Amino acid sequence: MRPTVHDIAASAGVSLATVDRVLNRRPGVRAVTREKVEAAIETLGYVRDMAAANLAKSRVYPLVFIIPTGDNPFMRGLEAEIAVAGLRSPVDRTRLSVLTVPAFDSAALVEAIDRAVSDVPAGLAVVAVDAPEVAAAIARARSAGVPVVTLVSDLAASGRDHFVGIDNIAAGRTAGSLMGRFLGGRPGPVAVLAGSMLVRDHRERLQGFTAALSQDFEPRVILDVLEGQDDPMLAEELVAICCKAHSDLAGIYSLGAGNSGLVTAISAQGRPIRVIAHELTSHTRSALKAGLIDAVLHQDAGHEVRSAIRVLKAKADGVAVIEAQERIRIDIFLKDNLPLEQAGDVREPIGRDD
Amino acid sequence: MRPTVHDIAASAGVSLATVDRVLNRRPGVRAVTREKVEAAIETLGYVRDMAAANLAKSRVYPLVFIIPTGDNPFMRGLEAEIAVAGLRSPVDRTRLSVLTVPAFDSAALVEAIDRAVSDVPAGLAVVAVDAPEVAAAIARARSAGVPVVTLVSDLAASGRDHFVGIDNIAAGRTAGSLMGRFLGGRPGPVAVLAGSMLVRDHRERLQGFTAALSQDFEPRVILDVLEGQDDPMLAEELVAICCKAHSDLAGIYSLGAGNSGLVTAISAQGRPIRVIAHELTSHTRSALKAGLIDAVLHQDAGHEVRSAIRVLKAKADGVAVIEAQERIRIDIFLKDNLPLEQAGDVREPIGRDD
DNA sequence: CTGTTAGCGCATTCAC
DNA sequence: GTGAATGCGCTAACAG
Repeated sequence: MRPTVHDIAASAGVSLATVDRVLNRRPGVRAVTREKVEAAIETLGYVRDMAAANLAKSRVYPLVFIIPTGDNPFMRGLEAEIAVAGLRSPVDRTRLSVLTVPAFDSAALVEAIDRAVSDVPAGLAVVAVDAPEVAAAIARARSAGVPVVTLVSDLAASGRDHFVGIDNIAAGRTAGSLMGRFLGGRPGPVAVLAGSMLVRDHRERLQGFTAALSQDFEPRVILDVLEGQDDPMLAEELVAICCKAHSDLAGIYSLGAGNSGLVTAISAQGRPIRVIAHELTSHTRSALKAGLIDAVLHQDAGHEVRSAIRVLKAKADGVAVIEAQERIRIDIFLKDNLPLEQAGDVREPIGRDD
Repeated sequence: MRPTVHDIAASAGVSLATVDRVLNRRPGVRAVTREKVEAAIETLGYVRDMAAANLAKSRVYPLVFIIPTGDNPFMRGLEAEIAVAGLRSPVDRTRLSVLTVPAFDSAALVEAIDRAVSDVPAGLAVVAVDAPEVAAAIARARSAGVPVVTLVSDLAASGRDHFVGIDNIAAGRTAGSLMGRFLGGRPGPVAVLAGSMLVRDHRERLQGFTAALSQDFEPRVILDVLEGQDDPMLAEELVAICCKAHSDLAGIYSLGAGNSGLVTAISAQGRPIRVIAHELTSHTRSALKAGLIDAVLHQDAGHEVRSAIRVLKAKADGVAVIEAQERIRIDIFLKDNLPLEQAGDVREPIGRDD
C-alpha cells in the first residue's frame, strides 16, 4: 500500500494540516517541523495522489490556445482538434479556450498573450511568431506563473516550458532524402515552394532539405525559393511560371500550405514531376492517390493538441511528463499507407498519437 | 458544475446507495426505481467521475502481458517498455505482470492464457499466435469477464476487444511502394526475407508488399520467400545464397527479425542492393546510417504498451477509448529522420542476435 | 428492496 | 505555528 498523508503525519508526529502545508510549500511551518516532515516523506517514499488532490480541490485547468486566424487548413484543423479535445474537458478537468490572432502579426500575438495571462489560466499554448517581443511576452507569462508551451512553431529564446511540434530540420532532411531517391539518376533542377521565409519552421525545413539533397546525392540545382504566402492562387501562379521557365524541372518540394494551387499547376503539366508536400489535407490526400504528389510529410494536429494539454497540466502540477509520449512524429504518407478518412474529420483528416 | 450522484439521487427521489446500484448494474433495485434513476441520469447528463470512483474503491488494475520468449529484439524491447510502464504503476493504479511463452507455440500460449485468467486480472494483452485453439482461449477469457487485447499480431477471429498494433498490410504496401520508387528503372529481382509464413503479420506484410510492387511499377520478379525463422545466422546464410544465385539482385525486403544477419550478408556484397527492413534496433539503425539499409518501417513498442494499458483500463471500466489516440502508426525511418537514441531503446547483446 | 454511514487521499476552513 | 474537522464524488458495508 502506498503511504498516505496520514502515514507521514504519524511518522513525523504532526497533524495532517502541517503535512499539507509542507507538501504545498505554504508558510506557517517552523523550519524544524518542516524538516521532520520532509524526512518522513523521504523515508516513506511518499508520492502524492494527484487524483485525490484534484478531487479535494475541485481542480480545473483553464487552458488557453492562441493560434492564427485565416484559412490555413492546418491551423483550422488544429482548431477543430481543440474543439474535439474540449469534448473531453469534463473528464479531464480542463476548460479550453481559443484565441485567434492574425498570422505573422507579433504585436497582435503579444497583446493576446498578455490578455490571456491576465486571467491567470493554468497554461498557455501558443503558435509562436519568431520575434523578440513575443519571446518577451512569453517570458512575462512564465514569470507570472503561467506555464507556456509553443505549438507547431517554436521560439526557444522565450524560455517556454516545452515545444509541441515536429523537428522541422529533420522533416526537411527527410524530404530532401526522399526527393533524392525518388529522382534517382534523373537530371533537372528542383523547386521549393514555401509560405514565407519569415517563418521559422519554413526556414528550417528548407535548410534541412537543401542539406540532405546536396549532401547525399549527385549535384542538383535547387532553384530560388518560391514564396507563395500559403495562398493557393499565388502558389499556382508561381509554380506555373516556374514550370514554363524550366522545361526540365524534376521535382518540387512544397514545405508550406497552399497546396491546392500547387496541385492545379502540376496537374496541368504533361510531364512527370516528383512532388513532396507537407500536411495531409483533403487536397494533398487526393493528389497523393492520383499520383500527382509522391509523398506527404505530416504532423498530427490531434496529437499536438492532446500533447499540449497533457504537458500543460503536468507543468501546472509540477510533475514530470513522459518524454517519449510527447515527441511529435514526422509522419510520412505515400498513397499506400494513408490512414482511413474518419467520420469525425472536419476537412483535415487523420489523428492518431500516443 | 457537473452533476453528481447527490444530484441524481435528489432528482430521482432515492438514496445514494440506490443510485450507485443502478450505476454499477448491481441487483437489488426494482425495475421502476431503476428507470427513475436512469431517467434522472439521462436528463441531468450525468457522467461518473472515474477518479473519484477509483479513489473510493482503491481500485487497482492487475494487467497481464503474454509475450514470446527468445531473443527477438523487438519482443525484448516490448518487455523493456512494459517494465518502463510499470514504473508508473503507482500513479495509474495498475499492476503489470509479464508471462513469457515459447514463440509460435500455441499450446503453451493457451496454457498461459488460461493460467492468467484464473487470477481474474483486469485485463490481458496477448501477442497472438494464429491458431484456433488460441482464439478459443481468448474467447474463454472474455466470457470469464476479462478484457483482452491482441498485441502486435492480431487474431480477429478470437473476438478480442481490441488490437494494438500496426496495419501490417499497409506496412507491406508501403515497403513495396518505397522499394519500387527507390529502384526506379533499375532491373533485377527482389528478395523477401521473413521469419515464418506461419505468422499472420508476416503473411500480411508480404501480401501488401507484393501487391504494391506489382501493381504500381514495371513488372519485377519477386523471388520465393526466404524463411529465416527470425534467426540472424540462418538469415545471413539464406541471403548470402540468394545473392550468389542472383547476381542481378536489386532489392531485399526484410519483413521480420534477424536483421543483423541480413546486414552482415549484404555488407559482404560489393554491389548496391536496396534494402527495406522492419523495426528500428541498434543494428538496423547503424545499417541505416551506413547506407546499407535504405529505409526502416517501425512500430513504437512504447506506444503499444501504453496503448494496451489505456485500452484495457477503459474496457475494464466499460468506457470508450479515444480511437485516434490508440491507432498505432507505421513509422518510416530514413537516415535523415532517425530519433535520438534514448536510454530505454532496444539494445541487443553483440553478435548473436538481431 | 432501499437508506445511512463511514471512509478513499487530500485540501481547506477555522479554532487553539 | 499547529491541529481538528469537514468535504470533494463515489463506493461499500451494514441496517432497516
